[in-house]
Amino acid sequence: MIQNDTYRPKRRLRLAPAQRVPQILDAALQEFSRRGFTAARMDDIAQRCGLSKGGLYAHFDSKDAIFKALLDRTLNRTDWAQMPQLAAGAGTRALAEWTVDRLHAALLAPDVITLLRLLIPERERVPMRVDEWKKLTHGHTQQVMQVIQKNLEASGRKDTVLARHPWLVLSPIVHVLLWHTVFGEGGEPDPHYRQAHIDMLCELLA
Amino acid sequence: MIQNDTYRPKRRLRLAPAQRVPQILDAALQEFSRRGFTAARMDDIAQRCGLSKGGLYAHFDSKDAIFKALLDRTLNRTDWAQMPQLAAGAGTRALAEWTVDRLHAALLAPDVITLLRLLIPERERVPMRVDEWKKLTHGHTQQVMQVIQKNLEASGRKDTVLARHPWLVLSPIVHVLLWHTVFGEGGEPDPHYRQAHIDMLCELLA
Amino acid sequence: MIQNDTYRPKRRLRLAPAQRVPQILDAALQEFSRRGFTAARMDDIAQRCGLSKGGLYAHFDSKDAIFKALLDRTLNRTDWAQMPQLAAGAGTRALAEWTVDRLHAALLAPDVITLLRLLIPERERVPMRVDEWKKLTHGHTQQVMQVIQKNLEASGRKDTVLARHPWLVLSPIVHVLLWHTVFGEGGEPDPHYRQAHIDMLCELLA
Amino acid sequence: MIQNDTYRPKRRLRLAPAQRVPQILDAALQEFSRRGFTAARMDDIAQRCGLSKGGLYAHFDSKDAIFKALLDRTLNRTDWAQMPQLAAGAGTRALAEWTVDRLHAALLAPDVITLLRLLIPERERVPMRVDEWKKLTHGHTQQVMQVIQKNLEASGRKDTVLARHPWLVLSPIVHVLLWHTVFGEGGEPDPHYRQAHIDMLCELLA
DNA sequence: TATGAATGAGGCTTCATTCAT
DNA sequence: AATGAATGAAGCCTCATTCAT
Repeated sequence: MIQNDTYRPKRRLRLAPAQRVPQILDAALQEFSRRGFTAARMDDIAQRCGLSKGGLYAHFDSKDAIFKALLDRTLNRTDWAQMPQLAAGAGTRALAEWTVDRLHAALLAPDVITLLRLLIPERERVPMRVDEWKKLTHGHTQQVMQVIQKNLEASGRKDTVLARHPWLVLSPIVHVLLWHTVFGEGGEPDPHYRQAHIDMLCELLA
Repeated sequence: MIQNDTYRPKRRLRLAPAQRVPQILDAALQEFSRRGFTAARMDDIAQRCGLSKGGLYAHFDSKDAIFKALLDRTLNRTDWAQMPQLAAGAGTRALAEWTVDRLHAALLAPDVITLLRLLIPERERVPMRVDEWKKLTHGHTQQVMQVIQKNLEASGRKDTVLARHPWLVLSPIVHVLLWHTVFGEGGEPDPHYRQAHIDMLCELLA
Repeated sequence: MIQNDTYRPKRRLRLAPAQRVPQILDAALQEFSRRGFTAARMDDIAQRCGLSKGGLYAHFDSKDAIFKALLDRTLNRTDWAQMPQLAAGAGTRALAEWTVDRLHAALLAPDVITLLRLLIPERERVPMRVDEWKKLTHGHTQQVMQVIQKNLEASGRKDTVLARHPWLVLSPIVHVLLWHTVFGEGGEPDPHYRQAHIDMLCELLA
Repeated sequence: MIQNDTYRPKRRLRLAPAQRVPQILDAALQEFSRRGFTAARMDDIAQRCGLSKGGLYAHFDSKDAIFKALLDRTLNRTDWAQMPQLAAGAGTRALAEWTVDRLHAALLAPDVITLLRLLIPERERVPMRVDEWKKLTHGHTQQVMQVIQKNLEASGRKDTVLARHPWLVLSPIVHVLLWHTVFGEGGEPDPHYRQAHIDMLCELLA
C-alpha cells in the first residue's frame, strides 16, 4: 500500500566513516575558524561536506564532539615532528637558513594559522588542548633552539643573546604568524620576511 | 509571588547616557572577550552593568551596535599616540631600553590583548575595524622604527638588518603578545623577556 | 550640591489637557488606521503629536484608553446629524443631487474611511462600538431614505425598488467608500461617480 | 547550547511539505483573520496545525513569508475565473438573476470577506498584493459588466446609466459585502438583498 | 504636565538535537 | 549511513508601562 501522506526522504551517497569523518573535520575546521565555535552552525558544516544536518550525527554525537575530534586530529599530526637534520659542520648562513625554513614549515603552515584562530577564542573552553598545543609547538621549536645552542657552544659563544634567550630565534616568524592570523593572507609586515629573518640570525650568530 | 519583608523594589537608578554608555561598553568588553561576540548574551552585559536586558536598548539599537561602538571607543583612544621623545645623543643601550619600553606600553597593554582576542574571531564581520586597527598599530610602531632608523643612519650603519627590515624591532614583543593572547597571563616564553629584547637590540645596533 | 551623575530630563511645552487631548487623539487615529491597533506604537503616536512617550500617560492610562476615547470622540461628532433640508417641491433631479451630496458628506468624509479602516480589524475587540457606529450611520442615512420614500409616496409610486429597498439609495456611494478604504485615495471605480449616482437615482425615481 | 542528557522531544507526525504547507496556511488564515497579522502569534498558528513553534520554520522563513504565501494561494485560486455563460436570448429578468448570482458567488464568498478583513489593515505592508487583488476582482466583475453592456447595446439602449457607468451593477452587492465585512454575518441591510438587487437591475435595464 | 531611561513580559527567530523513514 | 521535518530551549528584540527627575 502506497503511503503518500507520510514523508519519505531522499537517499544520497553513502560513505564509510573512514571517508566521511575526515570530510566532516575539514568542513568543521573551516567553519569554526571562520566564525568561531559558537557561531558555526551544524547546517553549514553539513553543507560544506555535502551532507545533511542529521547526517553528521551518524558520525559524531554532538557539535562539541566534532570540536574535540578536530583538535585531536590537528594536534596529533605526526608530520609535525618530522624534521630533517642539519648537516654537521655547516656554516652560519646555512644554519640560519635551515633554522628559518624549519620554523616556517612548522609555524606558518595554513593549519597552524587556522588552529590559532580557533584556539584563541575558545581557549577557556578547552584549556587542556591549549596546553597540548603549547607543548607541541614548544617541543617542536625546542629542537631548532637546541641546534642553535649547540652551535653557539661549539664555537665558544655562550654569552650571546640567543644563547641566553633562545626563543628570540622564533620571534620574527611568530611576528609574521600573528600578522597572518589577524589580517589574513593579504600582507606580511615585509614580503622579504624570510630574508630578514635569516639576516637577523646571521648577525646574532656572528 | 512576593509577600515577605525581604522584598525590595528593584532599584531603578536613572543615569544620563553619558554615564551609562561607558558602563555598557565596559560590560560588553568583558563579556565579549570572555565568551566571544556570538556567545555573549545581552542579559549578561545588562546584568554586569546593573541594567535590565531591555534597558540596553535605550542606548543601543542592537548587540551589533554595541560591538561597533566598543571598537570605535577602543580604537579612538588618543593616548595611544602619546609617546615621550628620546633624549638626543643617547647611547645604544638607552636607545634600546627606550624602544622596548615604548613598545611594551603600546603592545602589551591589557586592552591590546583583549582587542586582539576579540578581533581575531570577528575579523570577517568587521573588516573595516580590523583595517583601522592595522593602521593604528602600524602608525604607532612606525614612530619607534623611525627613531631606530635615524640613529642607524646617524652612525653610518645603513646596511644592518634593522635598517633594511625595521619591523624586526617589534618581533620579540609581538612574540610575547601572541603568547599572552593564546596562553593568558600565565607565562611568557621567558620571564626576562624585556632584558632579552633589549639585549637583542643592542647586539643588532652595535 | 550639584548632582551631575543623575539624569535630568528636558522640559518642553506644557499644554492644558483641553489642548493636548485632541492632538493625541488625532495622532492616534492616524496611527491606528495606518497600522492597526496592535501594530501602532505609543512612541509613534507620541512623536506625531510632539510629545514623548511618557507624556501620553499624563492624559491617558493606557493605549486601550486612547482607543476608546478615540472611538467616543469620533462617534459622538454632533455635526454628523446636521443636515440641510431639501426645499419642498423640488424636482426629481434636484432630489437626487441633494441625496447624493448628503450621502457624500456623510459617508465619504476622510473620518469615515479612517474609522472604517480602524473598526474592521478591531471589530471583535469592541463590538459595542461597532454597534454604535452601525446605529449612527443607520440613523444618518435613514433620514435620506425617508426623504426619498416620502417623495415616492407623494407621487404615488409605492411599488418602485427604492420604495421597497431604500438602502439601495446608498449602494453606489458605499461601493466607492469600500474602494477608498481598500485602495486608498488613488482611484474610484469611476471618477464621475457623483454623476453616475445621481443619474441612477433619477432613473429609479422616474 | 543544549547539553541535557534527559532531553526527550515530543514525538509528532512527520508530513511532507506538500501536506504540511496547506495546513499551515489554513491555520494562518484563521489566526490572521481573527486577530490581524501583527497580533497573530506564531505559537497559535503552530498549535492550530499541530506543530511546534519552531516547526513552522522548516517550511517558512518568517511570519511574513507565511502571510505572503497565504495571499499568493488565495489570490491564485483558479476557480475565481470560472463562470458559466448566460444563454443567448435570455430575457431581462433572467439576465439580472444571472448577474446577481454570479456576483454573489464572486464577491460574497467567505474567502473574499476574510481576505478583505486581512488586506485592509495590512494594505501598506503589501501594496503589491492589494494591486493583485484589485486586478483579480476587476477582471472578474468586468465579465459581468460586459454581458450587461452587450445586452444594452443589442437592444439599442446605449444611453442608460448602466451603459455609461457599468460599475453600478456591482454596487448593491458591494454594499452588502462591506456590511458583512464590518458587522459580520449577523445582518444585511436587507435580508432580501438578492431580490432587491435583481429588481434594481430590472428597472435600470428596462 | 513632561521627559526619557528603565523594566519585564512576550513575541519572533535560531539552532543543536532527535527520530521516523 | 543518510534525510529532513520536528522539537524545544534559549537568545535577540519590541514595546506598553512605570517612575525618578
